[in-house]
Amino acid sequence: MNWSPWQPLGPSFVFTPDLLAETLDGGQAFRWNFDSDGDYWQGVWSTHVARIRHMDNGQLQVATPADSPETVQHLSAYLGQNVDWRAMLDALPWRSDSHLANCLKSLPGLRLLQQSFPETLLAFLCSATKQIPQIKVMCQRLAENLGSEIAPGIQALPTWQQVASASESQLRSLALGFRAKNIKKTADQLASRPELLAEIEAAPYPEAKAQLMELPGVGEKIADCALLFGAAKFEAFPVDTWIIKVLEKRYGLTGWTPTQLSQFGRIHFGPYAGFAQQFLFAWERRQKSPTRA
DNA sequence: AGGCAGGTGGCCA
DNA sequence: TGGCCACCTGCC
Repeated sequence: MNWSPWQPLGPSFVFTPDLLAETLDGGQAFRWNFDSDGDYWQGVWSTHVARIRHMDNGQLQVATPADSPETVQHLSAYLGQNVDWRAMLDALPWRSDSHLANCLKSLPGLRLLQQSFPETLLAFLCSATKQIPQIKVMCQRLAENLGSEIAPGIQALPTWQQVASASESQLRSLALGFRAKNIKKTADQLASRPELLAEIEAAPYPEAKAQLMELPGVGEKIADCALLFGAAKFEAFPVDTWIIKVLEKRYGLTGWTPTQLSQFGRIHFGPYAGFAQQFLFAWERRQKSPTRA
């Protein structure tokens, strides 16, 4: 494929290599890969593909397929250019929560990607009891086998309609394992109600979450991930094993159920609880594996 | 070599 | 409600 020349993405995007890795490949999205020869990230989201690298001054450069210059604008939106992260940070309770303050300080500039709701739901339906590298394999195989080609040799994640066209055994052959059954059932439901996801996305958080959880395989955690990462509902507070560890160890909440922890998160961290969650999650995860590409 | 991983749903008291 | 367990698959 022909790629455009590298061009600056603008002064509002300042990243260290570490921060860029955490943002693109830290568990929000699963379709970004680092090319160590070219020293850039290449990723696919919605129907777009791009490459990102950082300059010495911390600003980013982007390359797009030569025939898709509009990708730059889509990328800016995807990276949250239109979100007031500074105001959200300031509204978090770091003044009275020293652990949160440490987490914020350890990864300044961390953002939430602004992803498509349907594909975020699909990716997180793959995530149950899987680690990031394996979730990426599942997404890649879904795209290769069921998704539309958006550039030579590059496929988007399948739409739910496309997922519904596959059989459960086909989905199992894509390494989805026991998740295939629920993904197939959810795909069938969504295919029969094409407007449902848009309605959920437009609903307030509590209603949206309740409706999502009626889909097979969608419990509290996956619903919160889809709403936080795919629908910009920043009060969603996904509680996974990492967050359980943090809240036990640093907040003394031993013996709490995930539902209780999720409620605690929204009360303690406020309307942008999910933003705080991302810092806590990154911090805890990095305690275990401090070095990343 | 076996347990365990960014969960969920079903079954039992 | 609350606890326990099966469930695919791959990696330590």
